Amino acid sequence: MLTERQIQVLQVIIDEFIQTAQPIGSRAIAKKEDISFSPATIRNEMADLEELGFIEKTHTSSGRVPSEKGYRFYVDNLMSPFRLSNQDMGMIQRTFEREMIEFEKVVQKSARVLSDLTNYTSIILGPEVFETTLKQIQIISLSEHTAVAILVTNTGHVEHRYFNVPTTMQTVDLEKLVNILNDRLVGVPIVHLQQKLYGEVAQMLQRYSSDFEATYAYLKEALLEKQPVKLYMDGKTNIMLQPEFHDIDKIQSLYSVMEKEDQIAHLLRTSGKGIKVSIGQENELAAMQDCSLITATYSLGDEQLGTIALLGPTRMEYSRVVSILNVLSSRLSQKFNSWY
Amino acid sequence: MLTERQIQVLQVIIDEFIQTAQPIGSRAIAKKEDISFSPATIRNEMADLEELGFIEKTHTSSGRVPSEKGYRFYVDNLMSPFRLSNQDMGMIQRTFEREMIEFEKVVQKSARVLSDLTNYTSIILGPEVFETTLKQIQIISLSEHTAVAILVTNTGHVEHRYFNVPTTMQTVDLEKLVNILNDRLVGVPIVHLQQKLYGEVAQMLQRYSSDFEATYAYLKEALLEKQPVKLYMDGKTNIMLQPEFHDIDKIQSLYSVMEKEDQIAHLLRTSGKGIKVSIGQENELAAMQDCSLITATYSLGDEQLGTIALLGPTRMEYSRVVSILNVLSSRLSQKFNSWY
DNA sequence: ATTTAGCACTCAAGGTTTCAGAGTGCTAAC
DNA sequence: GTTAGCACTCTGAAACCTTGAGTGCTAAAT
Repeated sequence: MLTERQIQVLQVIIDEFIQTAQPIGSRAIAKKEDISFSPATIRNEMADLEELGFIEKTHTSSGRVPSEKGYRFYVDNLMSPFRLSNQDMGMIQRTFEREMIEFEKVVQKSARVLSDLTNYTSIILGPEVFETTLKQIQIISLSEHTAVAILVTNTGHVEHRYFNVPTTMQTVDLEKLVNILNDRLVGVPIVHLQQKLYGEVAQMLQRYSSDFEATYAYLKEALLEKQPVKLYMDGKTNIMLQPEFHDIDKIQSLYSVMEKEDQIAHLLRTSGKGIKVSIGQENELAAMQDCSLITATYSLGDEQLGTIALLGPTRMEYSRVVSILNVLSSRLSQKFNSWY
Repeated sequence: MLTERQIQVLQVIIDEFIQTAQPIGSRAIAKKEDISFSPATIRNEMADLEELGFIEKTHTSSGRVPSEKGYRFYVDNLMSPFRLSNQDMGMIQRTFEREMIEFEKVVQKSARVLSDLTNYTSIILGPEVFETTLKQIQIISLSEHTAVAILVTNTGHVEHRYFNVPTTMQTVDLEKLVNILNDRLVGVPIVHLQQKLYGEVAQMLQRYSSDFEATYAYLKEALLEKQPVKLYMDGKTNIMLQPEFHDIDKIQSLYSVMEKEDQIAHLLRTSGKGIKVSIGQENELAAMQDCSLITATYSLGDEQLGTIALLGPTRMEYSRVVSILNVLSSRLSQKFNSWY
């Protein structure tokens, strides 16, 4: 649908604009090596490209700037696989070669390297292992009427929840409760914990004292409390380096949306497998509609664990960013696969 | 050293400037209710105040603006105790009346209410209880060569650390190790943990197999790893609402410094007891020298637990902020005293 | 039938000028 | 000591040029 030459012109405009953030004129394009037409010819092509919606003018007599449709075409059809520099690969390499046995650290460092390499803002949705099962539950009484339950999963994840305990509940009874829970719940997939808590175990505990029941009620509530999603961001200030964000209002609204972690988490969680690019208006969140968001997923075997993403201006180094995300997501997958 | 009338004029200038962020002229001052002199007289007084360094002009024929010295004088001598509105008190009240048994939540909500009430950025340094003792230690083996140690303190704080284990180490031995550690370490103040780990216990364990020693070495390392300070911030975007920060560069440098949590934590930790106001250049961190930082401490009995702070422009509503911090720090202290 | 040179036209950005308004400092009168 | 009056200063906005980059169109060249 586009002629070879139109594509060539579009490519130059996009490549150049990504570098300079300045509108590109016909003369500038004509000077490019692999372009062998006069500015006038290029102007004709540009007029067509504009009519088709791939490029825009910032004002009547300005050079051209890629439109979102233009970027979309670029990402879908024109993007050449980017060969990362040795330096970039080295930085990623070094992130993973240090012995780390905590996923938090791995993810944090990944976020850091992502934002350092790209000068955009990196966002990582921490791993959610759906096959996770409960490995052990432990209850420690803190005061007369409070206690803390500690859960350890087979993936080594540790969580704790505070809950109330009737003052009449004895420490021995608490231990008994723990034993029962361990008996019944160890090995249960976390996703099934809820039904287990309400079914079998609840029934069984009714045989004991009312204190048992009350304690169990508190505990159940604490355990079911939705655990906050783990979102790791880095390079938040990088956005301000971009010339298109030299405007306080844009920054303000963008920062506000970044504080809404649950929205971001939802966005990343529903991003689907593999690399996905959302350009400008394609983004659901209004505050992000001047940005592009590129997401990639990492996984354990076949199961998708989490998402890594980069947020930057629509004028983004798409091909480089995609390469980086590709490399990093597979490195992350490797790491997790080596553990579980 | 300042005459009554000079003080009056200074007060009006500061009060007015805090509200409007605009330079104040002699005419505007003369119009104020409790001022009964002509603009000309006021101009004379202002010339004196300027010579003394309490106020400044933004240009030759502009109105006056308070200098940092002026704010300092205001904070030290002029500030009247601010009576918080019922609405404000209500918001604070509501923050604390909900039943909460996790200090994280309490602190998070406090940070939120602080920034909501003031439209500045709130920073809270989480409680560090120095009398904290170890209540229980638990080790759970995760794989052939890794395990996680879970520490619970008498204050109900839970931490966990991952560490390596020699593959030849048996699970039974691990349990033995846990028993020994619990025997020796329970009740030990966290601050003395380090010496205990190196002294007594280390010696004792030498009697056992080399696996024991190796495991212990890994564990020790993991336990001593400095736990990151807990810093809670809220209302980071509020800064952008202030007209004096309608400048990207300032915001950028301020945000960058806010990301350096250890520096901020150090700043707050060394802020000393009670309310402290640092105005502009008085701040150590260069990026904060357009800001004022007001800190207050909360405590458990006599012992200082942590710090709450507000960061805003030097043109800050000092008296209101001080009142809010006063109320909130005592409410926080109350809460913690009711627990421990 | 393309491609290109030429040319008139447009617009943004930056510099100058002008003007009004707010505010000052000084002087002289009260 | 206080105040009215006045000349002076400076900012900020508006109006106006000027320049340069870039366009679209037309007509000639290929």
